[in-house]
Amino acid sequence: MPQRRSGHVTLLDVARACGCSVSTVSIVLSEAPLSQNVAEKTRRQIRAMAQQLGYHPDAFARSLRRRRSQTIGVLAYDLSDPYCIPIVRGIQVGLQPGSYLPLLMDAQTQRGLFDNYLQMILERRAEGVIVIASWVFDETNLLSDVQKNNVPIVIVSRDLTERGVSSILVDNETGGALAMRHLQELGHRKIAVIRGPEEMFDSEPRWVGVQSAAAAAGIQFDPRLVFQLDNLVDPTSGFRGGLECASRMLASGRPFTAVLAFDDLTALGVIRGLLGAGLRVPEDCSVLGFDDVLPAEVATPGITTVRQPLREMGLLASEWVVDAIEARELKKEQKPRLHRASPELVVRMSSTAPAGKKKRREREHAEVT
Amino acid sequence: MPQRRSGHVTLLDVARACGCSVSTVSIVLSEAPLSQNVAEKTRRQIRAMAQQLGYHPDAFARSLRRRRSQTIGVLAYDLSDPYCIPIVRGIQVGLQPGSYLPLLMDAQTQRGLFDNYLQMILERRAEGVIVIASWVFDETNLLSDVQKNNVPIVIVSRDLTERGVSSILVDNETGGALAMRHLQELGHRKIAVIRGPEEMFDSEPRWVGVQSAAAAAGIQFDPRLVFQLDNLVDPTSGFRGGLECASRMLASGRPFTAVLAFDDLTALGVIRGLLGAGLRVPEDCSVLGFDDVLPAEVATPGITTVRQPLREMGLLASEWVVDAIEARELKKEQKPRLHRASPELVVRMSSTAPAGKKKRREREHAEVT
DNA sequence: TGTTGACATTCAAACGTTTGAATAGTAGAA
DNA sequence: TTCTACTATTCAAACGTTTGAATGTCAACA
Repeated sequence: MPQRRSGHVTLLDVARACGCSVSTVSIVLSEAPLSQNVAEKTRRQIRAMAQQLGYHPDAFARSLRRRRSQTIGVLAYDLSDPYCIPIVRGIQVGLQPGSYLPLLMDAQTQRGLFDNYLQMILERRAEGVIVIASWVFDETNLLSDVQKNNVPIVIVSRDLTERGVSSILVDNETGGALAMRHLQELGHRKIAVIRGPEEMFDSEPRWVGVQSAAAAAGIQFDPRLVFQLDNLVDPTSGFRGGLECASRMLASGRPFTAVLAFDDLTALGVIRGLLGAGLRVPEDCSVLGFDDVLPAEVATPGITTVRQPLREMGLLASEWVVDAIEARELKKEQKPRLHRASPELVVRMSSTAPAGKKKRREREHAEVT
Repeated sequence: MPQRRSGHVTLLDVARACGCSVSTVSIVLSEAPLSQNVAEKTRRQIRAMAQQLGYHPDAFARSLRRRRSQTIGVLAYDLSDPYCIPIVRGIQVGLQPGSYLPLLMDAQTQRGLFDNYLQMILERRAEGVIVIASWVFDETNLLSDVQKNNVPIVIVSRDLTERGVSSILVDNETGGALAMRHLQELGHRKIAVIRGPEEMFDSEPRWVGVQSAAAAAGIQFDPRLVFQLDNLVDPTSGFRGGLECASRMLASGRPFTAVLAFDDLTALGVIRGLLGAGLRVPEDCSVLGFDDVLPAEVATPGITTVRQPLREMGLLASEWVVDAIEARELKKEQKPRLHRASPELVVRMSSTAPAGKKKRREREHAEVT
């Protein structure tokens, strides 16, 4: 039994047990080029002994010496938002072959945590950083600290190219237009809209897309049927916001046959609100979401939504960040890249053609009940 | 501008810029006890210079020297399962004050990945490990490698105390009984059941609880209305399984007024199936879930479910693992602990009293339509 | 016998930090 | 003066690896 100073088995332990030097053991176990010179017998012995003792190389010592951490920091604004999960999954899948380890951190929608974790990512010498952004994330901090340390960044869900950061996000404008056009093609003309919170970067372009598609179809929005969500504090606040907007819509007394919600959780809230008032979805009112997250898929009716290719976006982010690391190694200057992922309309059960005036009267009746 | 060998600013850089030794800088910046002896002026100068140069201590060097990684490995079987998220959140919250960093890994329901990540956790010298278990996780490997290295483990969602591992899980038997009793109190007597997959550890005790509560109420299950899910490959397979079971239920032609599903995703699948056949939930058929995950909360009707206090379980796991680390430090022997968390019935909208025979005829009519 | 080369192994320095021990410098007390 | 005590700072070793250079061994060739 080797004498262990720390709790872990080290190269020295293995070396002593084999009667050879630390160097030899290191060379064999890390399969360095020199290991071809080591006698087959020795190699086998060393490997067997390492296995037997339960040796695991110390990543700290190794990284310190090699000056490579083999780590990519992944900083998500809130892991409890189902939106983040497919992105994270894509990143993991993309990082696997390159043998980079994702260092996954969850800022829990708290700006303070976000900054702390960013520090930690730097301290752990991540070779690159991927940020899944939302309003929580403060660009000034990011730029000053991470870029000062010459660590490549890719940001997902926000365009920060003008600040020199490679960015991947869905084409919100096209997405908004896609949703609007779907409703228009179904024959809806009286449409309520729930815009995203002011501080979310997606809100504005999505609204622009909706408006331009509406204009192209000659549809005008009733300003009393255009709502805006409050700032989000957690993933369920979108749901609560949608629920509240639904009741305000109904209370307004204005006619509408469809609701264009900011995202899927909002749409689910709207549906709860409408159903609670006795309306049927989609027969009395169509409801559209955005993103295509898990709850939208498994709810019934399934939410018709504009899908973001989240997994693919994460995959791309991981590829970009690895590229950037390699480029830095070769001292190549790289300029920030931008990818606008194409959204895709996913038609499920929450949208259908409007029922016409006859139905609307029924709805007004139901409201009273 | 200091000469940097690696891309990062080191203590040496700061020391040179301040005209003092590396030791002094280290002492000041890490706020070691000795720093009280350092002149206020020097301290200020060093701190300012560190800030200006963007110095971040190298976690590798520090951990190597201090022989503490300040890291807890957290290995989740699948982060895309909404079940994992609150647990992870609880762990994070619990770890924060102790300044441990969770090293979060996602096994993506792949046993190979699970083992790889476990190796990595050991290589990164995590001081403790929390495993969020499912069938993916293979105990033999876990025990041999992690325990050999004397790293404390806590496992969530499975009882492994008899193997010497502290375990935290919900009291499945009570939970199952809770669900059953709720249906019984509502007046249901013809109940379909969907049991969990064979390889899931929760399935059996949950079923035992259901059966004993049913027996106590004098309710017998129609064997043709007892189903079993196939093995899960991803979080949506529960949904698909529920959907399929629903159609088999209806096809069986046997009467039932309620469905006891294995978990929430299964329940959502059942609802989709029933609604698709023209039944109404809960008017024609009540549906119960288990776990209380996000999609169950935001779907309409909201799923009546047996809530697992996931966040609290994660919190407790983090406390236990930190305890165990401290105990190990003091050479105190610790025996494995067990906590059975109390489940809680959450009544939402998917359950109500059965409609009686009149309604059942309607249902049979709807089936034909 | 000496030189060459291939093979098998080891030396020793380095990565960036921490920290017990050592070194100066200063001031008050004996 | 000398001793003690304190303040302010530095030395140097260590953490566990990796790796370029060095060492030693052996056989074969000139």
